Amino acid sequence: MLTPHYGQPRYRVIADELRERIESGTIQPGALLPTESALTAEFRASRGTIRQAIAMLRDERLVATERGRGSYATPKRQQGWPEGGSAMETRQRQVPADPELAALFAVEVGVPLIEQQCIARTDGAVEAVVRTYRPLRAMR
Amino acid sequence: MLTPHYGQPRYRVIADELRERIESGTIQPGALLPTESALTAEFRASRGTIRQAIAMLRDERLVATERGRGSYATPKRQQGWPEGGSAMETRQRQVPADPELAALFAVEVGVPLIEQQCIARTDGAVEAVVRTYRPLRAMR
DNA sequence: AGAAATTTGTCCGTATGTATC
DNA sequence: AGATACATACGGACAAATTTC
Repeated sequence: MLTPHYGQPRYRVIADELRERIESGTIQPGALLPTESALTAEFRASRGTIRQAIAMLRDERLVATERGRGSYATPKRQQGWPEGGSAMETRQRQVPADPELAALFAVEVGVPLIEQQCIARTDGAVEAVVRTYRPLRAMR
Repeated sequence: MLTPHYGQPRYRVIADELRERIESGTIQPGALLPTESALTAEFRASRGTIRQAIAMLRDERLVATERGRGSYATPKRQQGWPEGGSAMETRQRQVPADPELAALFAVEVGVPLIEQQCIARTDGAVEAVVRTYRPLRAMR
């Protein structure tokens, strides 16, 4: 038929193909992918399906998309832990308890707490920021 | 016109409305959301637009969707950790980026971020509060 | 157990808005 | 200003999973 998805949905098959091209270097890091209409022609799929495939790659951070410009392969992406230096930064400081933290720790608002902040980066871009709050109070 | 997206796109407006219902308890945790066709009727939007709105909430882990069943408000944070000595509570919300987070994520101050908060307790006492911040991820 | 109805998933085609080149 | 390219939105059709009868 025209649109049966045996086994895998088409957008997934297309995403797999594009992912392969990126990871194999056929589409080089930083290079623009073919336009949506070009992919529409190549895979003979509707634009919606193509967009769905690209959305998958975007979620995987494998490509980035800019309106009016196109989607380009994200420059160099490492799986797992980078072998080089640490991609995390940590720092510690004291901050006054906001009302919610104050309630949780059963202290007054404004009482200083220890805040440890970790910054997770990938290729320089901040993926997430983690802040851990603990009371200063007597050890243990 | 019928479908111009001045200002905010419709799917975003709809997502905001549904998010509000969930966070306000109008839609209780674990309860099923209205079906896509019901939402289609209520918001007088196409099913694709409704699905796009729900996809946003799914990305925010605010709802989970099962084929043939529906989408339900996420009841609890099933942290992949079995019951041990200490109890954890988790919750999620959106908060505006403070200047520091804004700088780290390279967004404007006030732009909404996803904040996941874990509370680590031991014997009822709060040991630590961990807040993880991530960007909402534009597009989609 | 089986059939029908319900509900989400996938896909197509088209039209129009908006940002970039 | 025009052309190109992505974003949003509509509508319809069928597939697949679940629920209901």
